[in-house]
Amino acid sequence: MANLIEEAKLSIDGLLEKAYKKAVTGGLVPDAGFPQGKVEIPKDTSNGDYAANHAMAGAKALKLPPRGIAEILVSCLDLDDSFFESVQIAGPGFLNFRLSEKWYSKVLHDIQTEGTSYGRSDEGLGEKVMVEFVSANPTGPMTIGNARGGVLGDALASVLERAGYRVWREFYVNDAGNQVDLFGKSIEARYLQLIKGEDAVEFPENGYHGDDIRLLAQMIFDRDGDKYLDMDGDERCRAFVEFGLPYNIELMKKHLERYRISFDEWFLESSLHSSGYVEETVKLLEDGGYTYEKDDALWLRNTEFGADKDEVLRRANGFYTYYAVDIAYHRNKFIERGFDRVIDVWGADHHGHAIRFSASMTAPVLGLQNKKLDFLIMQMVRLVRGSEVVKVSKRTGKALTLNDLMDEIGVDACRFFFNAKPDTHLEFDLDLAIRQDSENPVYYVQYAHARICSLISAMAEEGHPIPNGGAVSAALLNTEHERGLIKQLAMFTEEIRLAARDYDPSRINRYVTELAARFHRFYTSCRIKEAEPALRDARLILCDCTEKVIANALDIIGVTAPEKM
RNA sequence: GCGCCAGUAGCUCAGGUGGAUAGAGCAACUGCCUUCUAAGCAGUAGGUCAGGGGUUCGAAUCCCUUCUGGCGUACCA
Repeated sequence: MANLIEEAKLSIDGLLEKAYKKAVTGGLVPDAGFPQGKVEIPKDTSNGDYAANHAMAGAKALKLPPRGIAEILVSCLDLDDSFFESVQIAGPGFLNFRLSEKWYSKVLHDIQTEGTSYGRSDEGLGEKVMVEFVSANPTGPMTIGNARGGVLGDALASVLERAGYRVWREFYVNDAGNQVDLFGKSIEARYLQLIKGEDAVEFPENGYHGDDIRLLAQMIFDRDGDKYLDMDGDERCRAFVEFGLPYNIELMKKHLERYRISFDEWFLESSLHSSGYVEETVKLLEDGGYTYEKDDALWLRNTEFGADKDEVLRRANGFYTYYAVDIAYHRNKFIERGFDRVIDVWGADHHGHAIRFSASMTAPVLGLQNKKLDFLIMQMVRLVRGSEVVKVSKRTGKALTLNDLMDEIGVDACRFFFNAKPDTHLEFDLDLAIRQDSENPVYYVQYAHARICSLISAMAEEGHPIPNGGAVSAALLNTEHERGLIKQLAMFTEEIRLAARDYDPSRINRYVTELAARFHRFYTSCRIKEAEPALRDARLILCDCTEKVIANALDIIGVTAPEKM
């Protein structure tokens, strides 16, 4: 449960405050209050591992030049038994601290003793949070957009879990509404075309053109022949939906399982209708006086909550809109199921809705005053082939499916690649993807892991297993590469904390890539086999720690850590 | 028009909520395997941080503005 990066940072503040008090007592500086400085990790650590700017921050209040303050503080500083071995003044007055052996040893010790739970923290205080993601329409196969949302939501959930939240993964199934009707009509058209011929039956204007629809029609025909031919249109569509929807949902489950995502719940939209929950929620808004009727439809006064326009809750034909259902669904998440926080992972094509929708959710009658509704809006995936942009649309049926993608580049590469920073557009080059072998950074990381595993087993065969028990000491691990590697290992807990705080699990990708890089550097410059026994053992422990953290980090983002490559 | 996201090396992207000389990977060029996995390491080259103002000791980062791209602004979800 240790975050040594933060601990060391905090301890600098404490050390400096002590030094300041000593300086005041000694009459070296006026007592103008301990300056509020910041401690940070500099980009270039050749001058120190941590830099504090207290001397600069206090210049005004103390009426002394920054460097002068720095010199006084340093003269009063006591580093005995601290995490630091030295401090230096640099530039305009930075105080540069260098980490001590005590700190490095503690990092290795923590990893060894905490094992797979290393990296966890209680930051989240057990808050109950739902991450709703993918939630693709069950009217067709999942696309590369879902590939992005899938890994983002899943990795975000993992990161939150490790940061001390109680996490629930949910898939919202849109098994009701207009799109489902259209789905039924599309199957119907294909079915009738099978019997009467392509040209004899008109295809619905906004219907689903994908081959998967033809396949469903064919399956129905193979099973039941032309028994639906003379059936009433509505009844026929209902029968086709009853066949097609469960089929598609099962397929999505299968493909997502392959993508290594498992949901705690697949929540059916239809359940909100059948239980009367939508009706009840809309009634609540009506009774609260937030609605009005216009053109036979029921409208929500959304501008009253700061939104830029009002929304239709119930259409003129009596059906509830997705908007009303969404309000009911989220009320259900918070009120009926008691989540403290809900994070919806949505594509950028829904961001307008996200803004208006969060406005609606502030309606007092919903009772969500102490609840947190957050959105992780991910930008679109742009599909290109070489320099040509490939237009994707589910409706025209030309989308590249998630499953095809997994066939082509593999699950590991897929998950790693799509775990990119959410708020930037992701350009996905098909030509590149197909030949994404050694060029993909995922192999770079996996290779580091495999390298360690084979090294450790080779050493064990020679009678040098990883030493266990006894105090772990980093005293002998004093080269630049060894210390750089240990520092990166120490960063893990902090990285998870930041990824959880910022809803940006792609930090883990960058973290683990850097960790692998530091291991490769260490591996190249530090021999293990020929080292003196004490040094060899220390390095073996370092390898073991690295292996554990790489595997742990890859597990967060759902990538395998192979022992051989 | 209004709103959201973005614009950093030839390409794909980092840049910890204002810090020291703006960084990786790929592509290009040069080295390193009779020694623990070369899917690796070391090095060279590559920049008006889209443009222009402003805030201050200090700006890729914060504010204003212009330009460019994506998305949104349905009685679809």
